[in-house]
Amino acid sequence: MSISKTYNPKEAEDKWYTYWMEKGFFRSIPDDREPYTIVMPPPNVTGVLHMGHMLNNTIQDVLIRRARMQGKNACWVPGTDHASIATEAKVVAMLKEQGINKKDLTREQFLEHAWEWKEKYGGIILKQLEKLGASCDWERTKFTMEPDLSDAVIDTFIRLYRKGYIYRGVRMVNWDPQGRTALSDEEVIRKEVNQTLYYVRYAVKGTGDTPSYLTIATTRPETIMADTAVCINPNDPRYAHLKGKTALVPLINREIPIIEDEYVDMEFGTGCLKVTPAHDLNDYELGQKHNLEVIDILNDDGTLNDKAQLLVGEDRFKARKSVAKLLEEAGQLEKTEPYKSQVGFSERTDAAIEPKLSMQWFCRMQELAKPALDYVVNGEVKLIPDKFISTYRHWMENIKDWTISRQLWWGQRIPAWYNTQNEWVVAKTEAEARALFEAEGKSTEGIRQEEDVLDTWFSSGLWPMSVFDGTRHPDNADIRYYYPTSDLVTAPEILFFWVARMIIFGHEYRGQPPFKNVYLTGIVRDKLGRKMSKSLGNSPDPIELMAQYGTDGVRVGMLLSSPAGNDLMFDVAYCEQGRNFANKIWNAFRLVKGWEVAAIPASSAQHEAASWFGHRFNQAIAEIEDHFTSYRISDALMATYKFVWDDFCSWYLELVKPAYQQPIAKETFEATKGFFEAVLKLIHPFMPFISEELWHDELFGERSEQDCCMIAEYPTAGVFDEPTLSDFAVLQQVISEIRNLRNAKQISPKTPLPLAIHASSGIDFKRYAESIQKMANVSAVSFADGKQAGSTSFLVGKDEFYVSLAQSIDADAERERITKEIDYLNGFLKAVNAKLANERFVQNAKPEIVANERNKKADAEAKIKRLEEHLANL
RNA sequence: GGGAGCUUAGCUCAGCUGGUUCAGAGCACCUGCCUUACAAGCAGGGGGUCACUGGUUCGAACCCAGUAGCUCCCA
Repeated sequence: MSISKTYNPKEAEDKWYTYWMEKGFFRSIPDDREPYTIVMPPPNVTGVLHMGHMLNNTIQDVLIRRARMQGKNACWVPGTDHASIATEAKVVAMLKEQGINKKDLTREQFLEHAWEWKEKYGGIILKQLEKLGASCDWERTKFTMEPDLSDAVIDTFIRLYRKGYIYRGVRMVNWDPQGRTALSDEEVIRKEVNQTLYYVRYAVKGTGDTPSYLTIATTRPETIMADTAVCINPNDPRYAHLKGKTALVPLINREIPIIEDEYVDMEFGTGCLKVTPAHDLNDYELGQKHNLEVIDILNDDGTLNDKAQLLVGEDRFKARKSVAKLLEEAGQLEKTEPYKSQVGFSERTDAAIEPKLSMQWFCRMQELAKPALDYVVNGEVKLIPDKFISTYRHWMENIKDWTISRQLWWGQRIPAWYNTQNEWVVAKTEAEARALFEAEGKSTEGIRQEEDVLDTWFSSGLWPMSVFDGTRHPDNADIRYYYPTSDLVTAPEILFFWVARMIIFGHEYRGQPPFKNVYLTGIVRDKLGRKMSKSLGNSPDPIELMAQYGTDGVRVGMLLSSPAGNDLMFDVAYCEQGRNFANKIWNAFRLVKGWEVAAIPASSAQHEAASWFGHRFNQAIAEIEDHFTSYRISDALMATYKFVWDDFCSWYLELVKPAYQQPIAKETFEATKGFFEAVLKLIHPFMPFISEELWHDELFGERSEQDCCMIAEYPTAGVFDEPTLSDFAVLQQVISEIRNLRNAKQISPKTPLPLAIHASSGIDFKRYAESIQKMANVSAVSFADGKQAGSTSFLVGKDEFYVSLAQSIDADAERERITKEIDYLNGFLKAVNAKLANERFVQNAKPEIVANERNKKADAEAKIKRLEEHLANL
């Protein structure tokens, strides 16, 4: 081992990751141990590692490593998601660069390119996860579009179809004109957009000779050609005269009815609404109610079609301006005003969503959602933090049918088959489809498969089962052993997209939810609280961060400030803190490694330190355990951090450290090595690399090939003795007081000072005399019974301590200090006395609380008495 | 418009069933130290009207109501 002053993570990282892989430590096969399973939320194949992945996978790795060390059969299944629309968009763009237009390719040719792309780039993110130390069972790596997983998807479609959950119909869907596909509601992101409200005049017919018109406010003038009615509120006196009349659509002069419906908001705009059933969801519903014609004037790509009669072929946004101009020229544009409103955008392509009527496949959700809601409500699936339960409930209780078809090629093609009459059947293969047609007495002529593929979430919903092939072979050893999995770590944004659907599918197939706990991480933001994004350029590259601060440092940095469900205000300062922590451990190790061992007895300080630290260790493990049990991972880390830095380094090691060039007692050395080894195990889940690196140092002797920190037994809390711990806490206070004194009086730490103790608490300070001398640079400890003239004094608990300073003491300053303390205690005493004098308190409060107040009173009084004596002695 | 949540030190956050000296932690800050493990460090220190206003209670950061500000989700 090098004796470099700072820890150098680079070589350790590559070395140990490779070693673990070679030894097969990440591999999991069912056996008779308790399983602990996590399925990784599969990143998109298009993805590159970003800070969100970093956080998410670090948490998973901490959980899985700890479980593994606890002797569980830990299985972390990695994989990637085919991400239909994102990947297809990427491949289309790539082809375009090569001068290839998707339109010129057959489905098969396109898919060939797509697979080629996937093989080339699809594994990047998994490779990056290795840098992070992810201890996944890579032999189990899955991809949502590989044959068996696709098979599971198709089977599920057929299964749900046969059960009546899947249907086909014309509905208003969210249309992405750029991706040219339907999207589910969850894939639409609403944003506030500055728009223009156009006030458009429609001529009214049948008002006699006087030409009359009504004015309608709209943000979408380009859709007027698709209007099939004008609607007014029947209670609106302003428009009573319009009842039963008709209006003319501007520019094209098509006659449309004026209908009445209370749906119309009289306050908004002019109180007149244009009804465009083909291009607005609410208008569509209105149209259904009033039996209106539906005129769809848009092509799939968002350009106007010939039904528009005008501007055919022009893009909707360009057409908006053109129509406005035409209206103006025709004198039918009354005015315009700025207006803010919510507009939907495609999550993947960021194109403005066009509500569009189209034939799609849907999954009926209400019935399926019921058990999935119950699991969460009754706690069989725990959401962490539980504040998400109400959000989940709200969504599940108001769930709508799910649009599952996508007009894309990259994905699982819907197993529906059509004949030339457009009749259809659902079947896995063409042969089965033919048989079904024939059985129904229908023609099989021109049989062809549905062009659409299934929504990606349909396949990721099966993920916790399909990775174990659990839908196709529900009794296979893997699924029986690993399902339900233990913990799922994911982001709240996809609670519905993904988590809910996994629970739904899990219940459907196995009557059991797919996991027991769902740990919801926050969003990684920059320190100003902004979401990290490419356009802002505020997202650091995790790979570079790891190179700079070391993987362990970055892992610690990520976790330090990320309680579950809270957004993380990321700042590289946290990584720096993580790096410094690694360095601290490194240097503690250098200290121990440098010791020369001799056959000498342990000193008193060494003896007391080892005794205390053993108890403290057990206490710390219990604390950390408690944090982990409640999934307070950042707290578990902080407890570990403080335990290692403060208790181990600042107290234990300083106490046992031999004087310069002096040897250490073998007994103490061995104890220290044991503690150090346990510390390495404790930090391993958080800091896998440095712990493994040090584990193999020759200090610990020969290790067998299999003897790694990674698979060592995680420490468990033994009993700890409270009195030992509380006595030591007093000792620590005494030492701090003396150091403080020195600091306040500007006395060099090198100047030894004598200490006299007047103990009345019963603590045996003789035991600690040497420890105090060593830690506070005290020349001699004596025991007295009060009155140490010429000394400065302080109290710790009931015990009095006198330090005789080399310089003469400043009596006035001492008097002031002590008086201040007495004043404080008197104030405190007053409050306590007030409580005790209050009859209702004594009567109502719990007896132990009252007793406690009496103790506080007695303590304060005793302290005051002693301080007054000190004052008198000055 | 409907739903959920947040507001505690300069920053990021803890604070379980109201009851010790309960106002905490880490970082940052200030002071003094190159003490031969570590200046990526050591020792010490300062810092908050617990958003605001009322209420309940013997007692409120904690429970209730209202106000203000912020965030997220759904429409």
